Amino acid sequence: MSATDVRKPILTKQRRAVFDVIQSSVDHLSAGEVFDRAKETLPGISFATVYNALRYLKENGMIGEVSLSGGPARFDRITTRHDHAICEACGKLVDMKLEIPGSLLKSAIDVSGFKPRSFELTLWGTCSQCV
Amino acid sequence: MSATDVRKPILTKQRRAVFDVIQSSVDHLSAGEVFDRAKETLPGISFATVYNALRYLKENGMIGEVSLSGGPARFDRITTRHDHAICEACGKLVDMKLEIPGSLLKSAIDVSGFKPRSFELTLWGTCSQCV
DNA sequence: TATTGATTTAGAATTAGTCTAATTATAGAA
DNA sequence: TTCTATAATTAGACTAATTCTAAATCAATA
Ligand SMILES: [Mn+2]
Ligand SMILES: [Mn+2]
Ligand SMILES: [Zn+2]
Ligand SMILES: [Zn+2]
Repeated sequence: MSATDVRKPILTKQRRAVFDVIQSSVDHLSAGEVFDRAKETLPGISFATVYNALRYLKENGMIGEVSLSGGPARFDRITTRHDHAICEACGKLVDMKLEIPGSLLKSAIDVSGFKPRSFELTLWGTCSQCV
Repeated sequence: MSATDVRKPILTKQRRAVFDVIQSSVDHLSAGEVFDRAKETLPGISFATVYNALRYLKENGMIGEVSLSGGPARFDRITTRHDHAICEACGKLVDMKLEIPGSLLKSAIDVSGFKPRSFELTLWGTCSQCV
């Protein structure tokens, strides 16, 4: 995918089902959870297709992915820049939309020498239910 | 581990070897890489022991762990708060010590309602070698 | 030295994710 | 519409990462 690539993603009924599952959940679902829910509308869908669809949708910017230690990747209905808080006791993942100061981002770019694509602040701690 | 737990970690020779491997590398090594290097000083060490040691050292705050999508967990010799930049082309992981404004952290705590333990800014993009 | 609990070990098991090859669906050409 | 080419889907094998199990070993101390 180059920066000039403007092809519209092809949504087969399987990809649509996977996309709908992710869009309709507030949670950040794992591939297995997506598979279980996609089967409700498309009983014949295969595990491989769910993985294929997740990769395709991600490559086309239609879903996000968040990886956390000690568990499978989770997929995100929100594709705009945002942040996460992770409860180390129960695994809860909370979305946050923080205002990251431009000076902080600039500092990260300067220090790393990277061309930035995205950035995120992650907070690890304990959620209110787990105190 | 409670907040009042002050037991000193027990370092067997296997745990010491694993710890030394991580301390002596600037890179963020995977468990497999740690295993290979630990075998150089302790040829009989087992894979299970490396994993056990990594968990133990992490639980005792002697090493850090960073998980990234599409690859094994990587271990970090730096245990003080710091940030990472990840090259999406070659996988390079760069340490950064950024000054996160207190107001940003406060905002994250307020929005999430979490009791914070740690936090990190992650920058995804392209490193200078990969332009 | 004997006891005992912790640690290590080899290898089996599990989990997450990818790959393969055959089948099916779809879009465009004839 | 029918044919053909290409892409997508499928089942299941495969791989990689990590955890588990149970026996053996080690280390502290009674
Ligand atoms: Mn999110
Ligand atoms: Mn680091
Ligand atoms: Zn929690
Ligand atoms: Zn790179």
